[in-house]
Amino acid sequence: MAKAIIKSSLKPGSRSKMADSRVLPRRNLQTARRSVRPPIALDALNDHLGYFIRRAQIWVFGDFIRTLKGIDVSPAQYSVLVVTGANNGLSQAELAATLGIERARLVRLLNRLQERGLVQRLPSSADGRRHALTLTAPGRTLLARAKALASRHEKRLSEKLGGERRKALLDALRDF
Amino acid sequence: MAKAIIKSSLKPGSRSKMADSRVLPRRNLQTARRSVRPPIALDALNDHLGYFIRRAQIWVFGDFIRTLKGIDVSPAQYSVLVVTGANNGLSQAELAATLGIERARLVRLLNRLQERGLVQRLPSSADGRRHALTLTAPGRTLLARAKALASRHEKRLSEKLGGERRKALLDALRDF
DNA sequence: TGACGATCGTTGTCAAGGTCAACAATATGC
DNA sequence: GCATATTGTTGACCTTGACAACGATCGTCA
Repeated sequence: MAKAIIKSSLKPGSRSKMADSRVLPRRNLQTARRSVRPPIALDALNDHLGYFIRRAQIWVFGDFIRTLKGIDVSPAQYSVLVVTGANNGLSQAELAATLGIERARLVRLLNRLQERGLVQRLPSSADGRRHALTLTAPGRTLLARAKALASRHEKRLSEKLGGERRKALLDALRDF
Repeated sequence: MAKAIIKSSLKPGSRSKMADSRVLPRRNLQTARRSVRPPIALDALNDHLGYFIRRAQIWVFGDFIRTLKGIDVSPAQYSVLVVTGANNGLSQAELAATLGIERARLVRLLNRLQERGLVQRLPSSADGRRHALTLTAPGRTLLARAKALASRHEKRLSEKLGGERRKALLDALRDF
C-alpha cells in the first residue's frame, strides 16, 4: 500500500480525488490498462550526454560482469590485472593514478588479489616506501583467460552497436 | 610504509632485492626521478569500450555535480525532477522503469525530494496502490534553475569535445 | 462472490565504491 | 640534519545497487 506520506503538506481525503483528476487526465481516459501504456517523455534528458553515458555504462558493465563471473573477476580487478601485467614493477600510487582510482581503494583491491595468489607486492630496492607490483604465474594464467573472455564480451558489443559505431565511440571517449 | 604484506607466500629479506632487480630494470636505470616518469601502458584496456565509458562517466558526472551543487541537486535527483515534471501523475514503478533504477531506490530519492517540498505523492484515484507524482510550485521553480545550470554544463561538454563529436556520441549511446 | 496471483510502495539488509582524514615509514631538498 | 613530501595503510562515512520480504490493493477467474 502507499501508506507512508512522510511529513508533508499533502492533505489526503476530500482534496485527493480532485487533485488527481486534474493531474492525471490521460490515465483517467485510458482505463489504466497495462497494454496501452502511454509513452513517457524523457524531456530534457534527451539532450544530456551524461544520462546516456550512465545507461551505456550499466549495460556494458553488466555484460562484462556476466561474462567474467565464471572466473570471479570484476571490471576493477580486470583493469588492475591488465595494467600490472603490462607494466612490471609498478608502484601502487602509479597504478592508482593511471586507473583513476583512490590509493585507498587500490589497497583493498590488491589485498583481495594477493589473497588469491594472483599478484605480489615485492619491496622496491630503489625506494623503501614503494611496492613493486607483479603478477604471479597463476596471475598471468588467469589474466590470459580473462582477456579471452573480455574480448568475447567486446565482440558482443561490436555486434550490438556495429563495428564502425563502436570504433567511433572508442575514439570519441578517449579524450576524457 | 609498506608494512602490511598480508598472509602471502612472499618472503622478504635476502630474496627481495634479487627479485626486485629482475623485475624492475627500467626504474633501476632511470634513477627513479619523478620528472622522467616512463609512460604506463594500458595494454588491453585500449580496446575496451567499458573502460573509456567509465572514465567519461566520471568526468561528466563530476562536472555535472560541480555545476549543480549550488542548488543541491544530484544527477539522480535531476533525472527524477525532469521526468516527473514532463509526465504529470506518473507512478513510482513507471518512473523507476523509465530511469532504469530500482523501485526501492526511487522511494528514498522521493523521500528526500518530498521532504524538501519539491515533489508530491498524490493518491491515485484509479488505483489505490499507486501514487500520482507531481512537482510542487517550488519544485517547478527549482527544476527550471536546474535545467539552466545543466545546459551550461552541457555547453561546457560541447566545447571540450566539439559539437559534432558530442552529437555523434549522443546518437551512438542512445541504443543502450 | 470469493479466492488466488500479480503489482505497488515500502522497509531492511548486504556488498561494492567513492571520499576523506589520519598515521608511520621513508625519501627528498635545502 | 631538518622540514616537507610521498607511499602504503587503516578507519570512518556516505552513496548506489541488489535482493528479499511485507501489507495493501488490483485483476482475474472459477
